[in-house]
Amino acid sequence: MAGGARLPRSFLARPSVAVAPELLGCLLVRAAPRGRLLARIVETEAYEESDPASHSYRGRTSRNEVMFGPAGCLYVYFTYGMHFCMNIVTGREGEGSAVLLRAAEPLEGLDSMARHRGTDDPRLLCSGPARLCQAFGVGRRENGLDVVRGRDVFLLAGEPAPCSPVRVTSRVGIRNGGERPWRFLLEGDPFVSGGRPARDRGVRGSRGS
DNA sequence: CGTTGGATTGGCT
DNA sequence: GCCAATCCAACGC
Repeated sequence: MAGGARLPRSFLARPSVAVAPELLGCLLVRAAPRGRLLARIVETEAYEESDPASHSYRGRTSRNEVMFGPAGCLYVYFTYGMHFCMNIVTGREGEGSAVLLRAAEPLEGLDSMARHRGTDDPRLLCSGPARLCQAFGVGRRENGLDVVRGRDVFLLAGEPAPCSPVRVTSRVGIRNGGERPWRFLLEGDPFVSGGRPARDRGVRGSRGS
């Protein structure tokens, strides 16, 4: 279970909507004292600066500044008062775009992940953006890490053939999600998150124009 | 300055 | 299905 070469920065320095589906099947790795943590990415979402749902939409702040930096950095944010979520920064430097890692299939270090998560069920270890962060021990300290050159957290190319077809839906927890169907997941994979795609906010009885 | 609600999860009705 | 947990960024006054 080696995995391929590390993903080059050129792969990530493209629009998030192009990178997100291609990250499916790639391996997320974290160096750890006892062995390593490794999981295969099965669900992602793209975020762009032009997108009202993106943290970068309203410009640069101390919270989102990593999103505007070079591609290949880890953007970790804190939300709901208790959870962290991680993104891979994409696009050109100065642009605020990234891909949210939403779910992965745990492959190595399941014992450590289980300790971090407080459960043994492999399907509950990395099947959600906050679960994935918790399993990998990713928090504030990891914000800004370079996954291209770094030795702590990095990405490896996936297996030759991603067997499962890629399914595209609207993103989870986003208003008017149908406008930007930027969630990508491996169809039928048991390790995707349970998040339901966002629906468009509609006025009942209205027919739009 | 006060209020609101979120790129979530887990537990309970 | 509903809601609390629990912080903090964004926005309104």
